This record gives sequence, C-alpha cells and structure tokens, in this order.
Amino acid sequence: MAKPAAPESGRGEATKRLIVDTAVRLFRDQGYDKTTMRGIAQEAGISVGNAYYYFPSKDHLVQQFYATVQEDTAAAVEPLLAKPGPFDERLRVALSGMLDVMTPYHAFAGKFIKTAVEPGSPLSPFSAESAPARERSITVLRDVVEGSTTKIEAELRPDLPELLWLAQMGITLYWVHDSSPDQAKTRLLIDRAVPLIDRLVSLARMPGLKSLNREALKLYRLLR
Amino acid sequence: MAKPAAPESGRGEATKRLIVDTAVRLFRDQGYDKTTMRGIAQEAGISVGNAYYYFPSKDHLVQQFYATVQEDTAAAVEPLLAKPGPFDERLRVALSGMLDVMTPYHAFAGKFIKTAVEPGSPLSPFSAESAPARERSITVLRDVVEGSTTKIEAELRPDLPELLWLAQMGITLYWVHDSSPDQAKTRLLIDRAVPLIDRLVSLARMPGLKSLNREALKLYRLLR
DNA sequence: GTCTATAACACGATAGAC
DNA sequence: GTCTATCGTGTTATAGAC
Repeated sequence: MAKPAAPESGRGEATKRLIVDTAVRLFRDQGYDKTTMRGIAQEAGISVGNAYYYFPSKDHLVQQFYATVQEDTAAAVEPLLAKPGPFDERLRVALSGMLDVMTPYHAFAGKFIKTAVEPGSPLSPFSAESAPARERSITVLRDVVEGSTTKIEAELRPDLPELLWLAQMGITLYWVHDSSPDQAKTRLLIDRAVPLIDRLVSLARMPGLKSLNREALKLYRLLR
Repeated sequence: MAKPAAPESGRGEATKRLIVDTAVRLFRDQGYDKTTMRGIAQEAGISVGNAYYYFPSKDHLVQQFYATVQEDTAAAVEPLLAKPGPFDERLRVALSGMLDVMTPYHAFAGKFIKTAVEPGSPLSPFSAESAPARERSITVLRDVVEGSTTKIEAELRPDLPELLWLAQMGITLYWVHDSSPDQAKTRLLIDRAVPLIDRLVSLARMPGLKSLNREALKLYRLLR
C-alpha cells in the first residue's frame, strides 16, 4: 500500500515547493555559483536550516530543476509525435525539441553537468534518484521508434530507445561545451547526425552488417 | 626568444614540485575532499599562502596529476608499440596500458572528472591548458595507427588518431563510473570494443559505406 | 622573487534549542 | 518544522621576512 503519488497540500509540501521555485529562479537569474543557500533562504523568507530540512544539499535542489526540464521537453515534443512518420523526422523533432527547452539554461548547464557527472551523485542521469526523469525521457524516444514508418531491425528495435537516449546524452554533453553563438554548432550536429543515425539504423538490416550489429548489441547489454 | 622548456631547478621549482607531490599523495591516500589546502601545506612543511602563490586553486593542483598520468601512460605503452603489428592488437595495448596506469586512482578520479567536465575549466581535456597532455596522448594513438599493418582507408587515416582519442575519453568516462570489482566491466569493454572498432575501420573501405564514412568525417571536422 | 604567519571572508553544511 | 549559532572549507588579504 504505497502512498498515493498525488501532490500533497500540507504545509511542508508548500514550503518545499516555495524553496524549489525560489532556487530555480535564482539559478536562472544569477547562475549557480552566485546563488547561495543563504540567498535562497532569504529570498524565500525562511531560514537556511529549514531549507536543509527539505533538501540535503544544494545539489539536490538542482535535481528538481533537471526533472522540470525533462517534463517540459516531453510535454513539448509528444504532441508533435502523435501521428506516425519517418524515423529520421521523428528523431529530429525529439532532439531539437529538447534543445529548445534547454536553451534558456545554457549558461547554468555548465555548473549542473559538473555535479551530474560525478559518480554516485544523485544528479547523475544514471542514478536511481534520476530514474523518473530518465524514464520520462526514454519514453519519448520509445515513442519516436514505435510511431516510425521506417523498417527497423527486429533485434535492434527493443534497445534502440535506450541507445538513442545515450546519443541524446552525448549531444547534451556537446551542447554544454558549445560556445558558438546560440549554440549553432549543436543545431548543426543534430541536423547532420540524424540522417547518419537513420542510415546506420537502416544498415543494421544488411546481411553483411548483421553480425556486427549483433555483437555490438550484446556488448551493450553486458555493460549497461 | 622563448624561455627554454627545460625543467628549472631553482628554489621555486623545487617548492612547486614538493607541493604537487604532496597533494597527489594525499589525494590518493585520503581522497580529494578530505585533503584540505591546510593539510597539504602542513604535510609539505610550507604555508597555505605559499601554496596559493604557485597554484591559483585546488583544482589546478589536480591538473598536474592529469599530466602525470598521461606521461606515465605514454612511457609505459610506447615501448610495446615499437614493432609494427595488426591494428587491433596495437589499439588494445594502448587502451589497456592507459587503464593500468589509471587504476590506482580510480577512487580519486570521480572528483577529478567532476571539475574536468566543467566548460571553461583548465582541467577540461579540451582546454588550452591541457593541450600538452592531450597532444601526448594523441601522439601515442597516432603511433598505433602508423605502425599498423592493417589497411586503413586513406580518407579516414589522418583523423583516426583523434577519433580514437575521443573513444578513449569515452572509455575513461565509463571507467570512472564503473563500480564493478577491479573495474572488470571496463576491461570487458576494451576487450570487446577493440575488435568492433577494428571491423568498423575495415568496413570504411567498403564501396557501399564510403559515402557514410565521408559524411561522418565531414561532420566531425565541422564540429571539432 | 620567494616565503611565512595569521587573520578574515563567504560559503555549504550541521547541531541542537524551541 | 523552524530557528539561531557554529563548524570546516576554499580562498583572499595583510604585513612583513629573507
């Protein structure tokens, strides 16, 4: 009998939300480093100790932010994927949709990734704490695959959403380091990498490449 | 008329080395967080202010460590690559050689990568400050390619060392997060990924895949 | 230029009272 | 649940000695 997942409306819950909202706003306005726990507390009209009562660390506050971005991306992209279509088009929609949502946070993202990449960090995209946001994200990519009118190799198909998610993580890593104006290079990366991925997925069906495909998939499952 | 790059032996240089050696030792023995600047200074028998006279931050101390690892890897691997041989064997030697050198620092590496991945950080493997260590590393991989008896597509050949270096970065990223005993999974990754890379390199010569190869290389050069 | 000593600052985090 | 007070840290500042 698990507790219902519905948002509670008790006093504690209200304080918690107040802290997150204030923190995210300050993060975006002044950046991660310049936003101090004292600053968040003062702006929210509470004490520092109280903030730590709800969130064990400053990093954990950022995690809420991560979840928000994933949720917003999914909400923006899923309507566009309602009707089936070619694989490459759908993948393009998902990837550039994510980029659109993340763009306002580009300056902030550098600090975010710093803690996200640390092994054992709750912010790591691979951590148990990030599972909901990760699942949400993979669901979108599963939608990309399932609504695709392009033929996809049967053995590859079940793993493809997760592989695409990994590619998405790679693109995000590139994006964070992308200092070109308006992150134009990342846009270019998506524009040109999507057709390449599309061709790779098609090639996986070729007789000469099937064994390579199989080997790679086996290795992936082993290491995951 | 640049200053000669030879290691100086003045008093300042000796102090600098003393600080780095002490720091790296403490990092390895007690971890990054538990090693304080005060602790390093005390252990080295100098003042805190003196440490900051030579190194602008604690992070910069870690960079020296990065350079050391690259140098040790090159020194360990290059003798094994003196005689030409098959590409896959040579690549295997280079990658597992790096892993051997890094193994004692696995626990420490998590903290290291945290700052290394931050955009603009001097510790980033892509930064100007890391250029010497990066070049050292790519040189080894160029050696892998050049001494290879396997035929390599002419168009791919000049970029291959850098691409292999990127793969090496990816393996390192995986290794840092690898919590299996003795990082067995990363060993497995190298054992099984090397033949796959070998096959991919061979496949790049196939007529049907040449255009894909060319497109991918063009994109890579554009984004680098 | 190299180095010491010490204090001070701002921050993330914690302890313990209410 | 919420507060105030305090700790330990990276880092900076000051004032000077060799």
